[in-house]
Amino acid sequence: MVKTHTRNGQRALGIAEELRRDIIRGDLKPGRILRQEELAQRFNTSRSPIRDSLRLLERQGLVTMPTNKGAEVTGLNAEDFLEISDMRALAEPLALRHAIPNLTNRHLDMAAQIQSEAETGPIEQFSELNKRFHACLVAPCNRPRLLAHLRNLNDLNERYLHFAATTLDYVSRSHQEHRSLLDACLARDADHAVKLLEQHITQASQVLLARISLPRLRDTSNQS
Amino acid sequence: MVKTHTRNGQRALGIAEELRRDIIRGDLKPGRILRQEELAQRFNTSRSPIRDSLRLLERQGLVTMPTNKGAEVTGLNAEDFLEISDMRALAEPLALRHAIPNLTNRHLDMAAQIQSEAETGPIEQFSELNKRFHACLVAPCNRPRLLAHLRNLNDLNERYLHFAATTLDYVSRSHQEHRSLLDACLARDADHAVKLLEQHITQASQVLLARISLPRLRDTSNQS
DNA sequence: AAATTCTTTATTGACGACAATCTTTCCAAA
DNA sequence: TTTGGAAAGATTGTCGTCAATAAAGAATTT
Repeated sequence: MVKTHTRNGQRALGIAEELRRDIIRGDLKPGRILRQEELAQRFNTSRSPIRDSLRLLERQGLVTMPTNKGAEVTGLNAEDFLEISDMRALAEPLALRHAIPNLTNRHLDMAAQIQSEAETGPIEQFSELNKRFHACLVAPCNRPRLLAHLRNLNDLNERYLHFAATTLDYVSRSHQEHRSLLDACLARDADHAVKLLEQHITQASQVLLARISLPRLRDTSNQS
Repeated sequence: MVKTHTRNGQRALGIAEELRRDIIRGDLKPGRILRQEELAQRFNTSRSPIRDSLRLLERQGLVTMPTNKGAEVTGLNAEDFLEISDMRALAEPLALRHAIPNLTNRHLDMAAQIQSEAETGPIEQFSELNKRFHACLVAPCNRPRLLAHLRNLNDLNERYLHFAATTLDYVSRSHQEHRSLLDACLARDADHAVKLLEQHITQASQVLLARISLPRLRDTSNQS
């Protein structure tokens, strides 16, 4: 829609960012086929940067790119959500454990502010603010590969949250758990914080799993 | 060197595979700058498939691609190895736990055969056979994202092993632990197998860490 | 002589065009 | 009517070229 950066050099990054948001928000539904030419038109560019940005999305698992067949937006299903949750439940506590010694007040203030926004703001923003809250706490863990892995997982998780949790009372429960987690971090109680975080993730997956199982999650229309 | 597939269609995959091997084996040393034109010449192709294959390698963390500055082979260092080992120590037991119920005798026979090859074959093949052994055990876990994640980690781990463990008595210890792990899998003792695997990974990281710390791991020559 | 600026060179990012591949449509035969 | 195959259309993969950017070297000034 809006050209994010007119500046040359690495246009693909901006394009991928916008497409990612569209997929996470559900504007681009699962099963939707993305034509390179169509996207090139939308972003006022040629197919080269489009190809690059699609590769980035493929790397995140948001689209698949079969040879000669166009990019398809990945489907949503319960097994996938469970898999992502299991991986988060392992990786995020590990990151938090290494982050806590480096957590400054600035980090915690920012996390608290994000959490306040999430509690008072409109529910449409919940999934994104939830992601930023989690990202903020693990940011200073000093493990670049682990952080990149978590960014991936939390992007995918945000997509499921946006789909499944926008009207759910799960939200208030999440707020409480975030507050408890913040308290433990403020006290620099690593063991407790890690434990809370792990429970927070696994319980969320159990609660949301049922909601994700039933509805039709595939879009067969492919309307442009 | 040798054109892997002359057949058209997705040349980038074959190219990336060969470059990956070169990096893991150490033929392309850390810090080496890969010029697109140079690679295009080597593989008798244009720069387009080269760009695609470099993106694949970037996705695996084997090269970095700063804008307008060429692709650089990622460096080796102790912190990175520790990070990878920590992630493996979490993810691989999880995969094994889900794989064990689906482990057929065919899987276990193959794992045993790979292990035999590793014990009798030349030490140059140790790191690769080690990777294949681990991959074989977790293969039927039915978690595509987790498996892709582990493929990444085990490729990176293979690179460090190839660098650090080819002359080490660590190898014989690894063989013993692999045998114990195989026994536990044969008995379908999930708890025990998972525990053995986790110890196997964490202990390996501790043993190898010292060896990786000291030597100069960067190549400043950049000779073509 | 050292440092700074300017010029030259080399390399990547992007573009438009062509060939290979896949999908769809249409027609004929059973 | 259904099935099979061939032709037409659409889409991607790849290529050669041009502009933008970074690196290297030369010239100038202090």
